[in-house]
Amino acid sequence: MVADLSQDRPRLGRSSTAERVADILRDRISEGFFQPGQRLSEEAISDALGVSRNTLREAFRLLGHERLLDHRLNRGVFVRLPSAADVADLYRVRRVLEGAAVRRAPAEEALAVIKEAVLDAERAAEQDDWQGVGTANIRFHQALVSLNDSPRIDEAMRQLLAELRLVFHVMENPRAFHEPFVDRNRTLLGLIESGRPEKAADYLDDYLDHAERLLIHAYEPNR
Amino acid sequence: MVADLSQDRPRLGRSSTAERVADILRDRISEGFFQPGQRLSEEAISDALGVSRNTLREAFRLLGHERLLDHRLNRGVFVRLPSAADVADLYRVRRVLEGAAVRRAPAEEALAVIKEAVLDAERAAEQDDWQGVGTANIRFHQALVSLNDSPRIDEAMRQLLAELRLVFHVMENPRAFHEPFVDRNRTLLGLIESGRPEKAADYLDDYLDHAERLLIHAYEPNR
DNA sequence: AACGTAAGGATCGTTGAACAATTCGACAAG
DNA sequence: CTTGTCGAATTGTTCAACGATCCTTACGTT
Repeated sequence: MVADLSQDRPRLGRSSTAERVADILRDRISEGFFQPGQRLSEEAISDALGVSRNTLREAFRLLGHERLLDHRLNRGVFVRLPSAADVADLYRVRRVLEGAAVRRAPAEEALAVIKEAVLDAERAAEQDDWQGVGTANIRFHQALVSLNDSPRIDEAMRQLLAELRLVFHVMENPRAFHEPFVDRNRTLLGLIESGRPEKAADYLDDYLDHAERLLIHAYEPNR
Repeated sequence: MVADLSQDRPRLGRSSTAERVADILRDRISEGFFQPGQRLSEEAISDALGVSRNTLREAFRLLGHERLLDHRLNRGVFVRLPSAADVADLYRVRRVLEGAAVRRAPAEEALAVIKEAVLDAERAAEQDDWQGVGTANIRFHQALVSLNDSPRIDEAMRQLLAELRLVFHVMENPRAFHEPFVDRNRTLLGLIESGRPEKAADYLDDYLDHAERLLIHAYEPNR
């Protein structure tokens, strides 16, 4: 009867001020409060959050490793501003991770999460809630990748999508970008469900090619 | 003529005590000087290296994110000791990354690096240098994955292999593990060169299945 | 006008010390 | 043998300080 408790072990290790600070900053960055390219002052933020500079620096390191922050020696940390080459690389990784996902026989349970994400996107689109479409779309691809059934790949995808969100924040027209993909997600889901992995993989490649071209085109970081 | 200089840019950001400390520790861990499961005392190491505890902690954070160290709250950092589930996951990721690699039309230049790694492994095997075979084998797979042509995937593979090395350090007989793969690498290279990606992919899957089974079997971490 | 130099201020990098919080082992009590 | 209690050891976090580095501005040179 004590055996099942071991599953709760990870929850024990939680907290630590530095990690909580990192969580806060990660949220702020992903919601666009801190914009790409902006510098984050150690003094200002440590004062505002009421933590010491040392603790804040530990948080910075964490986010730097997630590629959300850019740490330049003696100049401070900046919210990362991905280059066009970064966008291209992100899509190369997506092709690998998502491509491998659709080729696998999907577990029933994982499929349900994907369906839910498709529905959410369609509902949000009907109400012109393009922010909502964006997050549902992200959930869709996260769930897609989870077909690989690998915690490490899930984690990598999480980071990748967080980085992509940085790109979206520099774009002006999210609707034009997200709109075409509501239907595509539905189609891709159908191909997966019907058990035609190669067809799904081909469709996905085209999907990602299209998205990447659209994104690179709409994206001209001011460097 | 100034254009090519942009490639040297990363070298500018170099240094920072914390990163150099992380480099040292990473080397020590990968060579087995610090063994998996071992606790790393903040005081002892900061004294030995002549840096402050704060700086050392920043280094710890870096390596923790690379999954080489395990940071347990209020108990210190430990050299990571991967579980059997970790090994399984690592091989799931390998199947995805290496599988995608062999399906791509290989660039001539990248192929050369792979060939070199195969030759090095064969040379080392002839001299019964099984440590050498191990590192050549790692170089082989790193080069294989580089066919994906993605810096992020290269980086992920680097981390993955560093983590795998932790597993090797808990094994007793590296020769039995590495020996069969010298020939397999040669065969896989042949399949890639002859332009039969699907055949190569199948062979690779079998390759990785075999390696994983062998590893899990020889691996019983004392937990 | 373009460039090199110098001075000053701001911010980061790193240190050392300090104290609270937590863990762990030992020992006593039940 | 289990359960409390205590104390040593170690980590978590803060704070203040100083040198190093970078950025800006100003000034002088060519």
